[in-house]
Amino acid sequence: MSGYISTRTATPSASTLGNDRAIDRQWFTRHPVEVAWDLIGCTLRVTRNGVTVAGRIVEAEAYAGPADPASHASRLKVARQVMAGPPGTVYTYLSYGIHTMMNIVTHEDGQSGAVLLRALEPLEGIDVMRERRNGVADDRLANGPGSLARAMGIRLADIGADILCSEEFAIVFGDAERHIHASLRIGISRAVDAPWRFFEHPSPFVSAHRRGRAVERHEVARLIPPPGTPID
DNA sequence: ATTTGGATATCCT
DNA sequence: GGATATCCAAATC
Repeated sequence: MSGYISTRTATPSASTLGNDRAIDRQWFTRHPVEVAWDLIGCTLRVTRNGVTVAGRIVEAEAYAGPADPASHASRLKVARQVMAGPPGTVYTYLSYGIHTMMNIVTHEDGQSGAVLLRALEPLEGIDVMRERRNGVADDRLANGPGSLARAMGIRLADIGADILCSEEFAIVFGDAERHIHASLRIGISRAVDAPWRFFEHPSPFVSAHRRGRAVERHEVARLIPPPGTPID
Protein backbone atom coordinates (compact mmCIF):
# COMPACT_ATOMS: atom_id res chain seq x y z
CA MET A 1 0.00 0.00 0.00
CA SER A 2 1.20 3.51 -0.74
CA GLY A 3 1.75 6.28 1.73
CA TYR A 4 -1.59 7.78 0.90
CA ILE A 5 -3.62 8.78 3.93
CA SER A 6 -7.25 9.55 3.45
CA THR A 7 -8.38 12.63 5.34
CA ARG A 8 -12.00 11.66 4.76
CA THR A 9 -14.27 10.05 7.26
CA ALA A 10 -16.60 7.12 6.79
CA THR A 11 -19.83 8.77 7.75
CA PRO A 12 -19.66 12.56 7.65
CA SER A 13 -22.76 14.56 8.28
CA ALA A 14 -25.12 15.10 5.41
CA SER A 15 -25.07 18.82 6.03
CA THR A 16 -21.49 19.03 4.79
CA LEU A 17 -22.37 17.76 1.37
CA GLY A 18 -23.29 21.00 -0.32
CA ASN A 19 -26.07 19.04 -1.88
CA ASP A 20 -28.55 19.22 0.96
CA ARG A 21 -30.73 16.23 0.16
CA ALA A 22 -30.63 12.87 1.91
CA ILE A 23 -29.79 9.80 -0.10
CA ASP A 24 -33.28 8.60 -0.82
CA ARG A 25 -35.27 7.72 -3.92
CA GLN A 26 -35.36 11.37 -4.95
CA TRP A 27 -31.60 11.65 -4.70
CA PHE A 28 -31.27 8.89 -7.28
CA THR A 29 -34.01 10.45 -9.42
CA ARG A 30 -31.57 12.61 -11.35
CA HIS A 31 -29.46 12.29 -14.45
CA PRO A 32 -26.81 9.56 -14.02
CA VAL A 33 -24.03 12.07 -14.73
CA GLU A 34 -25.03 14.13 -11.71
CA VAL A 35 -25.50 11.10 -9.50
CA ALA A 36 -22.16 9.61 -10.57
CA TRP A 37 -20.34 12.80 -9.61
CA ASP A 38 -22.20 13.02 -6.29
CA LEU A 39 -21.56 9.36 -5.44
CA ILE A 40 -17.80 9.97 -5.26
CA GLY A 41 -16.99 10.13 -1.56
CA CYS A 42 -20.13 8.27 -0.51
CA THR A 43 -19.84 4.94 1.25
CA LEU A 44 -21.27 1.65 0.01
CA ARG A 45 -21.89 -0.87 2.79
CA VAL A 46 -22.91 -4.49 2.32
CA THR A 47 -23.87 -6.75 5.21
CA ARG A 48 -24.37 -10.45 4.62
CA ASN A 49 -24.35 -13.40 7.01
CA GLY A 50 -23.39 -11.02 9.78
CA VAL A 51 -20.34 -9.85 7.86
CA THR A 52 -20.07 -6.17 6.95
CA VAL A 53 -17.83 -4.67 4.33
CA ALA A 54 -17.80 -1.02 3.34
CA GLY A 55 -15.85 1.25 1.08
CA ARG A 56 -15.75 4.85 0.00
CA ILE A 57 -16.69 5.22 -3.66
CA VAL A 58 -13.75 6.76 -5.53
CA GLU A 59 -14.67 5.97 -9.13
CA ALA A 60 -17.98 5.71 -11.03
CA GLU A 61 -19.25 5.96 -14.58
CA ALA A 62 -22.58 7.27 -15.88
CA TYR A 63 -24.62 5.47 -18.52
CA ALA A 64 -27.59 7.31 -19.96
CA GLY A 65 -30.05 4.63 -20.97
CA PRO A 66 -31.11 3.51 -24.48
CA ALA A 67 -29.99 6.81 -26.00
CA ASP A 68 -26.43 6.06 -24.90
CA PRO A 69 -24.90 3.53 -27.32
CA ALA A 70 -22.39 2.50 -24.65
CA SER A 71 -25.16 1.52 -22.24
CA HIS A 72 -26.49 -2.01 -22.05
CA ALA A 73 -29.91 -0.39 -22.15
CA SER A 74 -29.29 0.34 -25.82
CA ARG A 75 -29.04 -3.33 -26.73
CA LEU A 76 -29.97 -5.68 -23.88
CA LYS A 77 -33.59 -6.34 -23.05
CA VAL A 78 -33.10 -7.04 -19.35
CA ALA A 79 -30.88 -3.98 -18.99
CA ARG A 80 -33.50 -1.85 -20.65
CA GLN A 81 -36.15 -3.08 -18.24
CA VAL A 82 -34.07 -2.71 -15.11
CA MET A 83 -32.59 0.67 -15.99
CA ALA A 84 -36.02 2.10 -16.69
CA GLY A 85 -37.19 0.88 -13.30
CA PRO A 86 -37.12 2.59 -9.91
CA PRO A 87 -34.01 4.65 -9.18
CA GLY A 88 -32.01 2.89 -6.49
CA THR A 89 -32.37 -0.54 -8.10
CA VAL A 90 -29.25 -2.66 -8.54
CA TYR A 91 -28.29 -3.69 -12.07
CA THR A 92 -25.60 -6.37 -12.25
CA TYR A 93 -24.11 -8.07 -15.25
CA LEU A 94 -21.27 -10.39 -16.07
CA SER A 95 -18.18 -9.20 -17.89
CA TYR A 96 -15.56 -11.40 -19.52
CA GLY A 97 -17.59 -14.33 -18.33
CA ILE A 98 -15.99 -13.89 -14.94
CA HIS A 99 -16.48 -10.48 -13.39
CA THR A 100 -19.67 -9.11 -11.89
CA MET A 101 -20.32 -5.41 -12.48
CA MET A 102 -22.45 -3.43 -10.06
CA ASN A 103 -24.59 -0.56 -11.27
CA ILE A 104 -27.24 1.53 -9.53
CA VAL A 105 -30.23 2.64 -11.55
CA THR A 106 -30.53 6.43 -11.63
CA HIS A 107 -32.58 8.59 -13.95
CA GLU A 108 -35.01 11.43 -14.05
CA ASP A 109 -38.72 10.58 -14.05
CA GLY A 110 -39.71 8.63 -17.14
CA GLN A 111 -36.10 8.23 -18.25
CA SER A 112 -33.52 5.45 -17.98
CA GLY A 113 -29.94 5.18 -16.83
CA ALA A 114 -27.45 3.79 -14.36
CA VAL A 115 -24.13 4.42 -12.64
CA LEU A 116 -21.42 1.76 -12.72
CA LEU A 117 -19.43 1.57 -9.49
CA ARG A 118 -15.80 1.12 -10.49
CA ALA A 119 -13.59 1.50 -7.42
CA LEU A 120 -13.73 1.82 -3.63
CA GLU A 121 -11.40 2.85 -0.87
CA PRO A 122 -11.86 0.02 1.66
CA LEU A 123 -13.13 1.21 5.05
CA GLU A 124 -14.70 -1.68 6.95
CA GLY A 125 -14.23 -5.45 6.81
CA ILE A 126 -10.86 -5.08 5.13
CA ASP A 127 -9.79 -8.50 6.40
CA VAL A 128 -12.82 -10.04 4.70
CA MET A 129 -12.00 -8.20 1.49
CA ARG A 130 -8.44 -9.50 1.62
CA GLU A 131 -9.73 -13.05 1.88
CA ARG A 132 -12.18 -12.61 -0.95
CA ARG A 133 -9.49 -11.00 -3.08
CA ASN A 134 -6.90 -13.60 -2.31
CA GLY A 135 -4.51 -11.29 -0.53
CA VAL A 136 -3.83 -8.60 -3.10
CA ALA A 137 -2.47 -5.25 -1.90
CA ASP A 138 -5.01 -3.14 -0.02
CA ASP A 139 -5.06 -0.45 -2.69
CA ARG A 140 -6.17 -3.08 -5.20
CA LEU A 141 -8.92 -4.70 -3.18
CA ALA A 142 -11.61 -2.85 -5.12
CA ASN A 143 -9.74 -0.91 -7.80
CA GLY A 144 -11.92 -1.91 -10.72
CA PRO A 145 -15.55 -2.94 -11.16
CA GLY A 146 -14.83 -6.67 -11.07
CA SER A 147 -12.54 -6.37 -8.07
CA LEU A 148 -15.10 -4.20 -6.33
CA ALA A 149 -17.87 -6.74 -6.73
CA ARG A 150 -15.60 -9.58 -5.61
CA ALA A 151 -14.39 -7.71 -2.53
CA MET A 152 -17.88 -6.59 -1.58
CA GLY A 153 -19.57 -9.92 -2.15
CA ILE A 154 -21.79 -8.57 -4.92
CA ARG A 155 -23.38 -11.33 -7.00
CA LEU A 156 -25.07 -11.51 -10.36
CA ALA A 157 -28.24 -12.49 -8.50
CA ASP A 158 -28.32 -9.04 -6.87
CA ILE A 159 -29.88 -7.66 -10.02
CA GLY A 160 -33.17 -6.03 -9.15
CA ALA A 161 -32.37 -5.46 -5.48
CA ASP A 162 -33.61 -2.17 -4.07
CA ILE A 163 -30.61 -0.52 -2.48
CA LEU A 164 -32.88 1.81 -0.47
CA CYS A 165 -35.00 -0.87 1.17
CA SER A 166 -32.58 -3.78 1.26
CA GLU A 167 -31.31 -5.05 4.59
CA GLU A 168 -28.04 -5.88 2.89
CA PHE A 169 -27.10 -2.69 1.05
CA ALA A 170 -26.64 0.85 2.25
CA ILE A 171 -25.29 4.03 0.72
CA VAL A 172 -24.05 6.61 3.21
CA PHE A 173 -23.25 10.23 2.57
CA GLY A 174 -19.73 11.21 1.69
CA ASP A 175 -17.83 14.35 2.51
CA ALA A 176 -17.86 17.74 0.88
CA GLU A 177 -14.11 17.94 0.32
CA ARG A 178 -13.59 15.98 -2.83
CA HIS A 179 -11.36 16.63 -5.80
CA ILE A 180 -13.05 14.95 -8.70
CA HIS A 181 -11.70 14.44 -12.18
CA ALA A 182 -13.57 13.33 -15.27
CA SER A 183 -12.27 11.15 -18.08
CA LEU A 184 -13.59 9.02 -20.91
CA ARG A 185 -15.36 5.83 -19.90
CA ILE A 186 -13.29 2.68 -19.89
CA GLY A 187 -13.75 -0.49 -21.86
CA ILE A 188 -16.44 0.71 -24.24
CA SER A 189 -16.40 0.91 -28.04
CA ARG A 190 -19.35 3.22 -28.73
CA ALA A 191 -20.09 6.75 -27.56
CA VAL A 192 -16.47 6.87 -26.55
CA ASP A 193 -16.28 10.67 -26.34
CA ALA A 194 -18.58 11.29 -23.38
CA PRO A 195 -16.41 12.22 -20.36
CA TRP A 196 -18.63 10.41 -17.91
CA ARG A 197 -16.13 8.59 -15.77
CA PHE A 198 -15.61 10.39 -12.46
CA PHE A 199 -12.92 9.63 -9.95
CA GLU A 200 -11.27 11.14 -6.95
CA HIS A 201 -7.87 12.60 -7.61
CA PRO A 202 -5.44 11.82 -6.27
CA SER A 203 -6.34 8.40 -4.92
CA PRO A 204 -4.40 5.14 -4.99
CA PHE A 205 -7.69 3.26 -4.96
CA VAL A 206 -8.91 4.13 -8.46
CA SER A 207 -8.46 1.73 -11.36
CA ALA A 208 -5.63 1.92 -13.85
CA HIS A 209 -6.43 5.13 -15.71
CA ARG A 210 -5.66 8.25 -13.74
CA ARG A 211 -5.64 10.96 -16.35
CA GLY A 212 -8.58 13.31 -16.44
CA ARG A 213 -9.57 16.89 -16.02
CA ALA A 214 -10.83 18.46 -12.81
CA VAL A 215 -14.57 19.00 -12.76
CA GLU A 216 -16.22 21.14 -10.12
CA ARG A 217 -19.78 20.45 -9.02
CA HIS A 218 -21.15 23.51 -10.81
CA GLU A 219 -19.69 22.29 -14.11
CA VAL A 220 -21.41 18.92 -14.04
CA ALA A 221 -24.62 20.12 -15.67
CA ARG A 222 -22.62 21.13 -18.75
CA LEU A 223 -21.65 17.51 -19.27
CA ILE A 224 -25.28 16.50 -19.74
CA PRO A 225 -26.51 16.84 -23.33
CA PRO A 226 -29.88 18.52 -23.89
CA PRO A 227 -32.73 16.00 -24.18
CA GLY A 228 -32.92 14.53 -27.66
CA THR A 229 -29.26 15.14 -28.43
CA PRO A 230 -27.63 11.99 -29.77
CA ILE A 231 -24.86 10.70 -27.52
CA ASP A 232 -21.82 9.89 -29.58
C1' DA B 1 -25.11 -22.00 -34.34
C1' DT B 2 -22.52 -17.88 -34.35
C1' DT B 3 -21.29 -13.29 -32.86
C1' DT B 4 -20.63 -9.72 -29.59
C1' DG B 5 -18.94 -7.46 -25.63
C1' DG B 6 -16.31 -6.75 -21.83
C1' DA B 7 -11.71 -6.50 -16.86
C1' DT B 8 -8.55 -9.20 -14.63
C1' DA B 9 -4.60 -12.21 -13.31
C1' DT B 10 -0.33 -13.48 -14.70
C1' DC B 11 3.70 -12.98 -16.71
C1' DC B 12 7.29 -10.24 -18.52
C1' DT B 13 10.49 -6.41 -18.68
C1' DG C 1 4.42 -0.38 -16.32
C1' DG C 2 2.98 -3.23 -20.40
C1' DA C 3 1.51 -7.40 -23.08
C1' DT C 4 -1.25 -11.27 -23.23
C1' DA C 5 -4.64 -15.07 -22.38
C1' DT C 6 -8.84 -15.81 -20.70
C1' DC C 7 -15.19 -17.00 -20.41
C1' DC C 8 -20.01 -16.47 -20.21
C1' DA C 9 -24.66 -14.38 -21.30
C1' DA C 10 -27.52 -12.46 -24.52
C1' DA C 11 -28.64 -11.17 -29.15
C1' DT C 12 -28.74 -12.31 -33.73
C1' DC C 13 -28.57 -15.30 -37.60
